[in-house]
Amino acid sequence: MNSPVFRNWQSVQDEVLRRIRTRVWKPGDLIPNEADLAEEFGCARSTVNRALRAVAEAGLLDRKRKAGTRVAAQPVAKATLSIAVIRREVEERCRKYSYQRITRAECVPPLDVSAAMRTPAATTLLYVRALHLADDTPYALESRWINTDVVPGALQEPFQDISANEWLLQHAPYTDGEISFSAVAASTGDAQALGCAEGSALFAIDRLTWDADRSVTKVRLLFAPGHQMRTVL
Amino acid sequence: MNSPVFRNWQSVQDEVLRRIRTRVWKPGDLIPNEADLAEEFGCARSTVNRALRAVAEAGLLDRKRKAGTRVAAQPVAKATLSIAVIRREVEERCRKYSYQRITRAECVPPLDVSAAMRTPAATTLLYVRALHLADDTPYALESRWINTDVVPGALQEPFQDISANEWLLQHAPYTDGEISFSAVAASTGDAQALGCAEGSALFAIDRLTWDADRSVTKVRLLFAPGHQMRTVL
DNA sequence: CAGTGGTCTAGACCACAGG
DNA sequence: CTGTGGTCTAGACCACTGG
Repeated sequence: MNSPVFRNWQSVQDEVLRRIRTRVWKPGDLIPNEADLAEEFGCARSTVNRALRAVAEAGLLDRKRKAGTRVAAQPVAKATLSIAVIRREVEERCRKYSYQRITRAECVPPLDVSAAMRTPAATTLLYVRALHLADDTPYALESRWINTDVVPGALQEPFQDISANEWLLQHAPYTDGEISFSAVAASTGDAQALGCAEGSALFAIDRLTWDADRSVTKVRLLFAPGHQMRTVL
Repeated sequence: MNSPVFRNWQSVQDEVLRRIRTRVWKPGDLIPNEADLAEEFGCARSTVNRALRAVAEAGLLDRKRKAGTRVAAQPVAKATLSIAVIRREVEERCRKYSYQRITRAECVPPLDVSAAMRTPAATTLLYVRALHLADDTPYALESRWINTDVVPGALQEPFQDISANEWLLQHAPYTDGEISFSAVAASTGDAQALGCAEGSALFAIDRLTWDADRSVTKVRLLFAPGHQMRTVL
């Protein structure tokens, strides 16, 4: 064959991907170790390491010390969804963003909420319900519980003009979070707020964030019918 | 303060994350450059680089040559969803996996499908519809179009015992792919296959994969009501 | 035990983009 | 033009783990 020059980790990565795709290295195969590849490619081992690490992170290689590097038999596709502030999400689609607060109340949450947030059952939390609009049509309905022990500043904030979505990003740091995606049928109230039929299939994002071991906020975002989240593989 | 030792990139990363969380470095702030941080932390610049690169990939830092590194004002959360073969997904939840083919046909697809796959309108594709079960209850309904020009081997495969989901991973390499998540109402046929009420809110994954500029397959997975995809932030 | 990947270092050059 | 991050190198040591 020819002897192309691999001078940077991206070109090494491309070559590795090519060999996987074209089955030069078949699923399950053990591939040469880093030192041998470095010699073959005419570059330093750390360059090969960088390339292989990137491919492994993409799920196409399985690496183990001593055992070596294998082509993943059943690659696990990693779809990375970018979850921006809703305002930005709307504006990036070149639509006009607006916001309407629906409800703000300090009250004791349902048991499932206090359980998920690990707050004592009788603890009062701040509840905010609001609508995000794109070009003046409903885009997403936000229903949020805020732990005011952790974010006391939220008690002074009416959330009339700025969404809790944005306010919390600026004022409430968190260390961990869980997020889940699902499909739910619109309740009567959801349907009314979003201007859709009751029972419509809605895309839902549930997020629960923690600051160390204390819950910060729990939110459900319900998107108007037809909403999609897209990404490339 | 004290002068802790930062000997590896993970500990540097932890320190960086701590400074962001505790607002030592506030959103929008310019942080010191790599060389200065390396000196402060008592490690090599490449170690700092590795740490900052990781934090930037997580969306908490914005880096630009010459402009320096800034704390992201509105961090874009990156949720990475792992999409495994359905068999594995079921088995990892410790449930028994089984599979039933519903339909297999060679036919001309609807216009939206041929348009999305960029095949000539009259081209015949292979259609496979099948049900994935967990503990003998419907788990996901797979409806798939396969471009047999690109994957001729699929014509010899009945997909009676092995799902197209798995077969294609072994036999059809791809270079690119798009994936989208949405919520849809169950059609009559969907509801019958999944054993749920018509109009139920179903979580849907649509995937379209390409080998260079030729489409390989287009698939819609409809999950039984209540399905969630979860991940950590 | 020994081979593999994981990482660190010091130094170097370069590409990019702000001023 | 110049400061910044991006990357490469050669060499080294180490942690893990398979045999």
